[in-house]
Amino acid sequence: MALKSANNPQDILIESLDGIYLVDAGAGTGKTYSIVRRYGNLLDKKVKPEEILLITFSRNAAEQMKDEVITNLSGKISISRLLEAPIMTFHSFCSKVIKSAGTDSPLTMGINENISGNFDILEEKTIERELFRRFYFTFRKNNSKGFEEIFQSLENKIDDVLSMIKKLCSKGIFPGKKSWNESDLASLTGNFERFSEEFDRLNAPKPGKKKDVVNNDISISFKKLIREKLYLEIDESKIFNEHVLNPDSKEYIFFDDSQKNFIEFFRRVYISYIEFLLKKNMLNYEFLVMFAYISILKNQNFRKKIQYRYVMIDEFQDTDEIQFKLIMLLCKNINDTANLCVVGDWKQGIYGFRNTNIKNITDFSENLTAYKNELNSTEKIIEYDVTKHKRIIFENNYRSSKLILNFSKDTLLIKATKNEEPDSEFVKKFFENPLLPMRKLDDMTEINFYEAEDKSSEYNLLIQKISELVNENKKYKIREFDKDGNSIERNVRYSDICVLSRNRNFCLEFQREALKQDIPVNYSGGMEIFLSEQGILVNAWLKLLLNDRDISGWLPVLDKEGYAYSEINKFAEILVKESSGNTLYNSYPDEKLGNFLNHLKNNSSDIQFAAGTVLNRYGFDDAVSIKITEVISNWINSGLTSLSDIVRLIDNSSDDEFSIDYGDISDAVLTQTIHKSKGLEYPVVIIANMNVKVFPDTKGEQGVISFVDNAGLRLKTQFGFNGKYYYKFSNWHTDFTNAVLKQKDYDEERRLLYVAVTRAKQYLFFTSYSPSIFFTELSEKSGIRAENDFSYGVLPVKTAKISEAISIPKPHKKENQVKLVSVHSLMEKHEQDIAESFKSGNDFEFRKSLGSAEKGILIHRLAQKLAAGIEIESKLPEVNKIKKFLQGLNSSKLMSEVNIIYPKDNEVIRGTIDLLAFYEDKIVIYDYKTDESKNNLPKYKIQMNIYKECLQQIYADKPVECKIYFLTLDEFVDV
DNA sequence: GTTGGTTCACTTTTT
DNA sequence: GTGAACCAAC
Repeated sequence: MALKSANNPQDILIESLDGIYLVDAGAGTGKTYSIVRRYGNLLDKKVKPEEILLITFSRNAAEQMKDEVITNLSGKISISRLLEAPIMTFHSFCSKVIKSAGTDSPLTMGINENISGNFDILEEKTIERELFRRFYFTFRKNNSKGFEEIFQSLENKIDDVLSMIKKLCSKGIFPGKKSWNESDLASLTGNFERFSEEFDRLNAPKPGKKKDVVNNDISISFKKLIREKLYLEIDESKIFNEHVLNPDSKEYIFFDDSQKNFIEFFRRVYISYIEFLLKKNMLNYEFLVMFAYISILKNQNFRKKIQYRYVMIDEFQDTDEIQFKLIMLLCKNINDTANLCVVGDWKQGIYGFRNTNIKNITDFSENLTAYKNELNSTEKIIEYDVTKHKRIIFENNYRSSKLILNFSKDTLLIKATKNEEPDSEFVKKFFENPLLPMRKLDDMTEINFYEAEDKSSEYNLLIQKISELVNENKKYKIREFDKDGNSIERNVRYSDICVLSRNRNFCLEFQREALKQDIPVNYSGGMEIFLSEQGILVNAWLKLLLNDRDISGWLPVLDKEGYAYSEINKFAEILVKESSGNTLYNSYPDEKLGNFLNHLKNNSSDIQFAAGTVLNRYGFDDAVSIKITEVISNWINSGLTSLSDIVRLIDNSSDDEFSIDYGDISDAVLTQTIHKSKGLEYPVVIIANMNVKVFPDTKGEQGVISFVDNAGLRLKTQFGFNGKYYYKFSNWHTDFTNAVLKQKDYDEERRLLYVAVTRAKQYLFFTSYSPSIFFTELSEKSGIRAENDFSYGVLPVKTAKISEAISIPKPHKKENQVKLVSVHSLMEKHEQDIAESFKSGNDFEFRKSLGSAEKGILIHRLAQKLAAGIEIESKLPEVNKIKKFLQGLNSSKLMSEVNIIYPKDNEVIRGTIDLLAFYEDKIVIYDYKTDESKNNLPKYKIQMNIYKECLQQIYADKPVECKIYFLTLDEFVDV
């Protein structure tokens, strides 16, 4: 460890106890160590442990911090007092706050509902989504008046509504019972002034162009939007002025009449959801922080009581806006100042998607002032002075070699796309010098780049490189340091190596490939457990338990049993025939499987038993299987007790990930995502999968609701009538406003790269098969050329049969399974051909005709009721036509909305037939269409022929006819 | 050089 | 559904 000196920033921090401090603690600079020593110094100064609040973000970090404090400081004060000291996570602190004084805090929002002391926290995403869905359907029923168009525009994007609620909450925007508060409403509405400034800046002609008036980027992107999307009521002549944009169109673009109603709608969903959860005695993590914040803010007595003399916050780059404000409320005013110490590293802020904000650190000073003003707007709540604070920078790095530290600075300064430039001024301002290496590793360090030919050779390359590292003991050595800085050298072990990737799938696939070649690899991180073989089989059997004629249950089961495709097909056909009403086949396809199903049925009330028995049957007992049973029993404990609940939940959450440690080989390479690796360190780091479209990730924002700074809260879609059809159009106000105000930035991708690189102590390698710009830029900037002919003989680990020790998960992608496709998706394939033929004519007409779906769905629903003999009053002319049509049918039997499942080629087709009429000598398929023209007839014929082909096989004894009824035209067409 | 069309690959995780 | 890369056409 470095010598104690007045110049060492660590020592400065440890001695600086009073006042506000922002500690910029880079990677590997001994942050935890310093915090513990500072804590010790406070105890030396006779500060009581209960007067020091120490907050971290994760449970692990909190536990570790408490352990360190107890281990190092128990000489100064009794262990029992340290055990009770407030050293905890942010959320457990909030939970404590609510339990002690926040139970009536909903009242301040106008909600007549207390939080009971023993509330539950919604920990699992899947369960919260399921609850929210249930809430939403009731909400929709009760609030259809005035919001019909919004519900139509949102369609079934229920998850988007939930994530926006959470986003607003973490930004400190809370709903009121009757209205938004003024400043929240302002940020939800947006800021026209700022829009206007940005618009003018972007609309200036590009310098250096030939012509006087030329297209600028913003007009190009507007034109592209118009070309590609379908907009309602947009007057292009108002916006475009030759090639640039008309500056007078700013108001026209920015102000959207429907926005006000949407913001009001959103307040209602938001507050109703809070009420819904409170009634169930539940809180999610966001509402937990919200209520803690509110109860401290609104209750002066309580606030005085809960404030601390000393507050220390770790991992400050992982806080969001509301957490920053809450922290300010927790500091006691002592002699006009607060004793607040926040420690973090903005360069490692990689949780933007979770609404954390690195500006909490980079704009620390401005935020302190702004939040103080905001909190004090009605009464004086923050009394201490926020203008005086010090910034302490930790620059001594106790982890990596000089080579790696110098290299790491480049990661923040490289381009992420061809035409993008990083903000080097910003980086210079907050990260002037590379960290100083405290470890002598210069004789044992290396950075290298490797390029493979394709995906599978990248896996092989990794495996070979790992083999080389472990076996070439002269070339690679690990140097370890003890507490006094003395070092020893030894050979590389598998467990010294970490393979990092931007995404999870690469890690899991790499693990599988490595295990095949007997190279030991463990994985730690999230996994879509219900898409694993284990998950798919459990889901399948549960489906069969619910309904033993369910084809989607039988497919994976028969596949696993080794049935040939043609045999599976045969059975599927039988089920199809049965689904049309006749039971043709009463037994199971396989006696063994039937017996097993009966075994499950005998215990069918016990879902956990069923899941466990299924996993047992196939001999699964690995981490994935354990997680599956754990998750299912969690669901059951949360009140989702029926089999159909569970089956639906698995279907809905198949792409939800659950955290697992996969593989427990003692000496093994670890593979994980970069996010997961934050806070850890390894002698050897291989950053793999540096491929285009993967890292940097270029995926844009998704979701139907957008909330962009200064643009406000807006809906991306708009339901309306274009003179001919009701249709869900894109909202051009939203698209255009966001095109001006929302800039895609890659800073977080660069920080992610920074995190990855700074994990490495001695050896750092990059691999890729389709090099991304990060890969090439880093290689170029560092002057290290990528090798593309690396090879090394793999030496398998002979001591253990690793591939048998743990079962290897099957590929995630369902490509090996029988595909289920809808008739409509088949039609879409043909649409491309039809689109070709429309190209010369009117493409717009073609697209518009696809959009009449809304009305069509309504009519189909009514038609189903009519066929079932239910009387309906309706003003729609189509309904009367259907009535008349049905009366004149004269058939012996009618079936409406007949679901068909039909195996064809390599796919299983699903679809719904509107109406089947049975006659003595024939069967007729009727399909209603609400089009106003017969333009789509070729497409519909494809659909009809599929139905016909399917039906003809089931009823081979009678001819099947097919008729399309164009309701609007009142015309029948034979197919 | 600019523009437009087509193709390609698809997230990260903690409380 | 989306942004970037690539390519062909002016």
